[in-house]
Amino acid sequence: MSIRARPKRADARPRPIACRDCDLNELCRLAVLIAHREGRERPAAGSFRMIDSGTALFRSGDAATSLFAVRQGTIKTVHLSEDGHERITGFHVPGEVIGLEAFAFATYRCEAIAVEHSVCCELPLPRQPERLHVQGLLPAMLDLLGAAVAPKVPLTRGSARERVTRFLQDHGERLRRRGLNGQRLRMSMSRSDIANLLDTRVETVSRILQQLHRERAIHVHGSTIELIDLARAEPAGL
Amino acid sequence: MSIRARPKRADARPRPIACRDCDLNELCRLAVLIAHREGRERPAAGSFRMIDSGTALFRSGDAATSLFAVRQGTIKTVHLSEDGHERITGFHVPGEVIGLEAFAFATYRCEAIAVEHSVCCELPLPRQPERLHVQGLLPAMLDLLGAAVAPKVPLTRGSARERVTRFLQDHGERLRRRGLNGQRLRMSMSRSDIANLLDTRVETVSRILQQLHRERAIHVHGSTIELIDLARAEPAGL
DNA sequence: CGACTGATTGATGCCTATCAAGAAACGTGG
DNA sequence: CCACGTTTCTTGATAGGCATCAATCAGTCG
Repeated sequence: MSIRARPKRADARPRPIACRDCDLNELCRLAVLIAHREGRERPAAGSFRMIDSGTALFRSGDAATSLFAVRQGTIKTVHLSEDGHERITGFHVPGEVIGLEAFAFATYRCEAIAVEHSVCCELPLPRQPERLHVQGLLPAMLDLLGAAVAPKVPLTRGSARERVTRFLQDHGERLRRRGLNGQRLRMSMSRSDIANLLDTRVETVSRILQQLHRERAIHVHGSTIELIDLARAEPAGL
Repeated sequence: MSIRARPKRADARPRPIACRDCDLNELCRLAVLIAHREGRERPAAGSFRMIDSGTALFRSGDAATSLFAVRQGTIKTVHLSEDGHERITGFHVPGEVIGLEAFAFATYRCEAIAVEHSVCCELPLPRQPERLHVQGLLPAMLDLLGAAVAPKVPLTRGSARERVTRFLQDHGERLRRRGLNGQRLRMSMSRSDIANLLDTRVETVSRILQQLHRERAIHVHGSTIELIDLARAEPAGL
């Protein structure tokens, strides 16, 4: 059987999102204005970083001086445990912010690695937190941080099937929130990366995707997954 | 066999910790000073809340206007999913702060329920975030939030045995950090609460605790668990 | 003391990890 | 453009871990 008439990988190209849909938008906008007004040496924001697939935006232990917003592509954050194991803690799509731990620590606490060719916006943080207030960035900053600490159910709960469906739903939802296509997902990360995130195995992820495909809940097309009707996959998960 | 010569539950009494060991200390201290200086109507901090076992400090949907620091006892945070399931996201010991989502949302996003008779300190947040700066609370606030967003491996990864051992280690570690006894743990929460947190079943938690007990890695004494040598339980977990 | 709740222990079956192999996609070089 | 090696994904067979059902035991409270 060949349900996988896989199209060429190159057909799918990540697109940048509009600044209006970015979590950093408010902060970024203000920071640019201020930098301009004060005639600063380096722009406080707006500097882009291109990251090739597989390379790091920052690594655990790097000096944490900036926040980053994904503008294009996909960034995975990886936690390195003491025993050397790499645990993926999330995939970040355009509009999402990473590196928030910079507020409390001098160094980043995880690796940020591009899953495909990506572009990020860098927002350098002032060394003195007081400057945040001077610059009027405070409310936006607290929104960003407060939203990040809101308790949410980890993707590593429930059966493997529940994890996969929740992951697909969550991923689509987050893309949709940024004005991107949340139905037809370009899965730029590998199956083993997904398995790592969900704390399961490649084989299991593959099997469940095919299973959902057969049930017409999704449509797997190689690295592209179309969400048809995930709701019908739910009942079995209960 | 009876390895459980369970002592009376009442023997173990939760003790309050010193303010010096509390995560809210810096904020709280400043807030009290300021309230006093300005001769405020209600104290901006220092008000205690007694919570009986099983009752809520706040509920999902309540107006989120304050942070809370656990001063005595144990508070569990529970996330209510759409399908009505209750997922415990953490147990909070004296010195830890809950309700941080108040920074970004008008209402709390989880339930905070006392697992035993507990006491919390309430720190009302100013309605205007700008006041945080005026009051000099900003650096402490950013520390608190930044530390909370640092990526960490969830307790729901790995085998059931790994989860239980990591939970015990983590719990002991957090108590120790507050100057409390991190070796002899009073487990005030039920086994089923632990199972819920670790996304497993009561029977499994019980079996693994007994297993670790037989291996002399811990010493289970009813609701009291003594950590002997968890390191010897690790190798099997790899 | 007796009902009730929480914890422990046992027996059984399902889910998923593991091992193994085949199929498809990708990159490279001819 | 095709051959070839490498990587990624898929599919199958098997074993083991954990959920489930069920029963016993201990502790609590009326």
